[in-house]
Amino acid sequence: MSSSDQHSSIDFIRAKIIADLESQKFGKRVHTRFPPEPNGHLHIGHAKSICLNFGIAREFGGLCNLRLDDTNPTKENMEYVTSIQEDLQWLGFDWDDRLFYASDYFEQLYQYAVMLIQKGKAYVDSLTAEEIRLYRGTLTEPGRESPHRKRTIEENLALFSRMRAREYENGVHVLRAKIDMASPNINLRDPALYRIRHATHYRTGEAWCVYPTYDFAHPLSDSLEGITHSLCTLEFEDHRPLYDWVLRECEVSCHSQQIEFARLNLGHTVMSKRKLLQLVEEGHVKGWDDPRLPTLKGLRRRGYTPEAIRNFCERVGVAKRDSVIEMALLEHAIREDLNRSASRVMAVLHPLKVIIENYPVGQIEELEAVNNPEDPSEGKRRISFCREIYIEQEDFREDPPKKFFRLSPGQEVRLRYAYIIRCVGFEKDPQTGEVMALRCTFDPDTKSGKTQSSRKVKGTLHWVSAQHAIPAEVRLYEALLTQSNPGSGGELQDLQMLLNPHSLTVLSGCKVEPDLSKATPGSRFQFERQGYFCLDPDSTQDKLVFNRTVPLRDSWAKIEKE
RNA sequence: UGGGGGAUCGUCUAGCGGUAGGACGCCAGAUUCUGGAUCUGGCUGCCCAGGUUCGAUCCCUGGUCCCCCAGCCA
Repeated sequence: MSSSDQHSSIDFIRAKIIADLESQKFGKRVHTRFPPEPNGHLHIGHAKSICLNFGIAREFGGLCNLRLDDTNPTKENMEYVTSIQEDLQWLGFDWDDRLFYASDYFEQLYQYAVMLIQKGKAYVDSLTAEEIRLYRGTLTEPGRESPHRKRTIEENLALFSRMRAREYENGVHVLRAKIDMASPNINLRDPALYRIRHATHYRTGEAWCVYPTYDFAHPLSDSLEGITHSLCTLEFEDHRPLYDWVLRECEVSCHSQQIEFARLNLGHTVMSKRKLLQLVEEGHVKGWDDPRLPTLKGLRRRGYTPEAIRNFCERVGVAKRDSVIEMALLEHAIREDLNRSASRVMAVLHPLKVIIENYPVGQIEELEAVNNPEDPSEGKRRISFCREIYIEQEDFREDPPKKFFRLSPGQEVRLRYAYIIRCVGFEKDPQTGEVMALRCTFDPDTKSGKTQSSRKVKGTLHWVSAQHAIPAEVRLYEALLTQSNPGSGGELQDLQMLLNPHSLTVLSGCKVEPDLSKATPGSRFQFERQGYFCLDPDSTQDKLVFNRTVPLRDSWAKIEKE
C-alpha cells in the first residue's frame, strides 16, 4: 500500500455491499454492470457511473459487465455502440468478454411475459395511449382500471401472441402488468411491459415488432446476468418497487439489489442527452467531440487524460443529494495530472517583436531548456536564440501598474533559459497607438546557467526566436454556458440564451517552438506560463492547431482584477 | 394538498450520542529562471423550532425548503 493512498471513507453504496457480503445475500459475489442505452455518446456523467461500477467490481474482486440497454428500436444504432466501447476503453476500463445486449434477451423476456400472463399478473390492454393516460389518474387521485383488465388468461395469451405475430399496428395493444391502479406510486398503476413498434432494430432487424419497456427488461437483464448490485440514478428510486415486483413475479433465482445515487452535474455545462444533442444539431458546437462539450470525446479532444477524469470521479464522491460540482474541481484534476506529465515548451499566443539591439546581427545561440522540471527523466532540449524574438503582448506595459513584474520602459526581466534584457524603447503605431515592437538590450553576463548573475529580476518571460519559431493556430476555450447551474428544465430558447459567446476564441498568428512540428495529434504540452495545450487533429503539415485544455492558475490575473 | 428521496463550509464530501474532518476554492506567507509547481498558516458550515440526554449534526416531534414521478423514453 502506497503511503499516498488517501483512504477516502466508504460511501453508502460500498457500505451496503459490504453488509450484503457479510450477510451472504449473494454469497461472496459482487457483480455490477454499466448499462448505457446506445442512443447517444458518453459524457462525464457516465464516467462517474463507469468508475463506480467498474471500480466497485475491482475493489471487491468482482466483475462488471458492459450491457447495451437497447430495447427501443427507434432510437438506437450501432454507431453509438461502437462509440461507447471506444470511450470506455479510452477511459481505461475493460469488460473482457462480458459485452451484453438487452436485445439478446428478447426471447427470454418474451417468455417471462407469457409467464406473467399465465399467472394472471399481466394483461393485454387495448386502450389508446391517450386513454391509458386518462385512466392512470393523477398524483393525487387514484387511477381507474381498464375495461380490458378482466380479460381471461387465454384471451391475453392469444392477443399477446398475435401482437408478436405482427397482426396489429403500433399502439393498438400493449401488455401491462396487473398491479394496482390505486397505488400512490404511479409506477405501480399497471405499467406497460411490452409495446408494439414496427421498426427495424439495429441488431434484431425485423425479428420483433413487440419490444419490452425499461421497467420490464432492466430487472430481468440484471437477473439473467447474475448482477448482484444494480446501481442507477435517483430518478429510478420509485421504480424500485416495480423492479422488485418484476423479479419476484418472474420467480428469478438472482434477485439483484437496485441502489440509487445522485447523478453528476457539472457547473456551466449541460449533461442531458437531449440538450447535448440540441447543441450539436443546432450547430452551437462543432460536433460530439467539440472540446467545449462534457462528452468523453470532447474532453479527450480538449486534452483531458483518462487518468484525470477517473481521479475527478473519485473526488466527486457518491451520495444521494443533488449537487453541482464546480468546473474548478475538474480543472484541478487535469492540471494535477498534466503538471507531472506534460512537456514544457514556449509558445507566444499574441506576439510582440523584440529587437535586442546589442545582440550581434546574424548570431544564433543554442540554449538549453528543461523539458519538465517535475520529471528530470524527460531531459533537456536545445532552443535557438537570436537578435529578434517574440514575447507576449501582455508582457509589456507602457505604463505598468503596481506589482507588474514584466517589461516596461527601463525595466528588466529575464528571458527564460536566456538572458536578462532591459527595455530601452518601443515603437508605436501612430494611428492606433498599438505597440508594434520593443527595443531592448541584453546583458551577456546573465546567460542562463551562468551563476555569476547576482542580479535578481522580478519577472521571467517566455519567448520564441523570430527566425526559428513556426506559426500555429491556438483555440482557447471557456465555459460553454454563462450560468453555473442551468437547471434540469429549460427549452431550446433558454439554452441558447445561456450560451457563452466567448466559449471559443481562435488565435491564428501564434508562434511556437519549431520542434512542435514533430508533435502528433493528441499530444499534450505545457506552454510555459500559459496553460496546457494539446495538438488538435485539425492540424496539417503546414498548420499546427492547438487546443487549450486549461490555463495555468494565474495569480497575476487575480491581482490585476482589483 | 398522493408517493418517493434529500438538506453539513462558497462547491463537493465525511461523521452513526462525546472537540464537526478532508478535498476543491479563497486569503496570507515562504520558495521559485513558469506570477506555474511546491511548502507553511488561515478562512467560512450542521435548514428551523421544540423535546429526550450530563452531552444532539446524529435520536424524537413539528415545520421549512429542494429534487423526482402522471412515456407505449431510459
